[in-house]
Amino acid sequence: MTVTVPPERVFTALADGTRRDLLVLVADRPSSSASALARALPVSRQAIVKHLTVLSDAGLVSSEKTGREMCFRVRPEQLTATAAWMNSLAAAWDARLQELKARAEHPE
Amino acid sequence: MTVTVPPERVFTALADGTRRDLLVLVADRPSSSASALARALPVSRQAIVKHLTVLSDAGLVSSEKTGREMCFRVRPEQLTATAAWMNSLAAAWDARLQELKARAEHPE
DNA sequence: AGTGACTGCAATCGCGCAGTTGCACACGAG
DNA sequence: CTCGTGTGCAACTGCGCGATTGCAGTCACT
Repeated sequence: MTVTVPPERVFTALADGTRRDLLVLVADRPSSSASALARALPVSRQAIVKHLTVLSDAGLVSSEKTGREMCFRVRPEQLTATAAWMNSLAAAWDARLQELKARAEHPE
Repeated sequence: MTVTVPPERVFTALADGTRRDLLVLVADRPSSSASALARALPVSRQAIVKHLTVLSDAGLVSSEKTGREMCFRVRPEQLTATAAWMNSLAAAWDARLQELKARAEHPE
């Protein structure tokens, strides 16, 4: 079930300020429609929809159709997955740096 | 020591593809100059410099002047710091979701 | 049935950013 | 000293993206 989204998607989604605000807003009020979110933010509804599409592609929110409305909910899993990816990358870099440092101090 | 850089900086830095490539390149070859990196990537030196500035603002690389050249090195700490930030945010959202779910099933 | 509200698609505009080019300066090597 | 190489600053361009507007479709509610 763990839909592995490329981390770049998550970064691009999280890079935009309006998207981060939107994400917090969705986290506060789950199952909120696009129009409802548009009323809470100083942007048009279409802008909200576009941002929600990006967030959905990044796996950060999930959309669910209840009746006539599209309800959105936050999805923390992708956040933790990307965090784990970052941690492993940082660990790899750190290991390489340590190795270089050791080699510099004790050359062969 | 933990230079707390706003997470948005890190996200914007990591969102660009060229910047990610550059980051990997710097991680591979520590203490590499801007011109050396420009030769390894299909972009001009100035573009590299701009990207390195962004990465430096995000705390992902550190610059050090050795003689005439500016040498760059990766800096994994900021990566782990941002990962921790993401984890805490995900935990907060998850807690809220759990609470809502519990309230829905056992409505007081 | 008719009205109001929410949605989706398409065209358009404006701005910010990636990337380039050119030039002046600094420093190391010959 | 001179030449080559690396750097920094500034202006310019092209394009992608955020945002808006307009229109048509659909569903709930009275």
